Amino acid sequence: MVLDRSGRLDRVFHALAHPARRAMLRRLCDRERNLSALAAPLKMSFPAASKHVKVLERAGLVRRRVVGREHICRIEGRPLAEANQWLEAYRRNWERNFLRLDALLDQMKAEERDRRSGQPKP
Amino acid sequence: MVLDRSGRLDRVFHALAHPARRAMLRRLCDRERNLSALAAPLKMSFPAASKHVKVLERAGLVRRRVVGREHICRIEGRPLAEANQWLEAYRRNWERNFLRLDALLDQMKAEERDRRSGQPKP
DNA sequence: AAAATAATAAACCAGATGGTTGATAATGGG
DNA sequence: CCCATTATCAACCATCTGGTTTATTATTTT
Repeated sequence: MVLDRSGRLDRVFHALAHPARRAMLRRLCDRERNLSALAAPLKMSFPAASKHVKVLERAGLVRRRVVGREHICRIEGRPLAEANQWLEAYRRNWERNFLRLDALLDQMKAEERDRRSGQPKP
Repeated sequence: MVLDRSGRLDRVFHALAHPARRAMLRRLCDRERNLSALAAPLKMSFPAASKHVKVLERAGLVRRRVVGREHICRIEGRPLAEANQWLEAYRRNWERNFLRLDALLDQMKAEERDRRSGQPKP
């Protein structure tokens, strides 16, 4: 099986794929906020914003605690760090390999150049 | 407006949110591959795999060139690096702020402990 | 010329996503 | 006690997603 089983990563990337949810995360970076505060700047209904928060929760990116009638949300670091590591790993991997490929191509071009100048053919 | 307009980021994260597409990216890290090679290890029909490649292309994560009847795909670094940077920035931001919050909480707890041992109350 | 290979296109489908409205429940402040 | 605030739930809707199957096109291979 080549598919990785981590539904966690699925949910994290899916959660990050919507601008409203990224906006929420961004505004959770500096402090905790309740749902109203998170929903206010978004031009959508409150229930819609509430659903977005649920998506962030299911991804583990946000934790909520209920204080009286307010639901206070806090950003959760671990999954974001995991996604970050995944990206980092693949970026490094691909960079390393394609740098090697580029070096190989340069080498091949140089060889062909040499070969042509030695005995040119149609 | 709090929403960021970058549909690019939307598409990148959405592309990363499916295990089949991540598997494809992973196998593109070491070398270019044509669609058949990409589709082979996935337990789905060829057209389905082809659609996944299109999603990766629309996100700019993969570039394709046609050679004869083969469509050869190559991983594209820039968008992956952009997504990486986005994550990095927010991770650092939130870490910085919540480290400060934790320090504040420790301070508050210490203060309360001192206050209680000074004059305990019900 | 015929057959096999690599890929797209089109039609279709079930289920998820992203949004709305309207009703309901719990809490806090006068 | 009343009322505004905070939030959920349920129903509904349009569109997107992820998959299928069948048919078609273009290129190699034999």
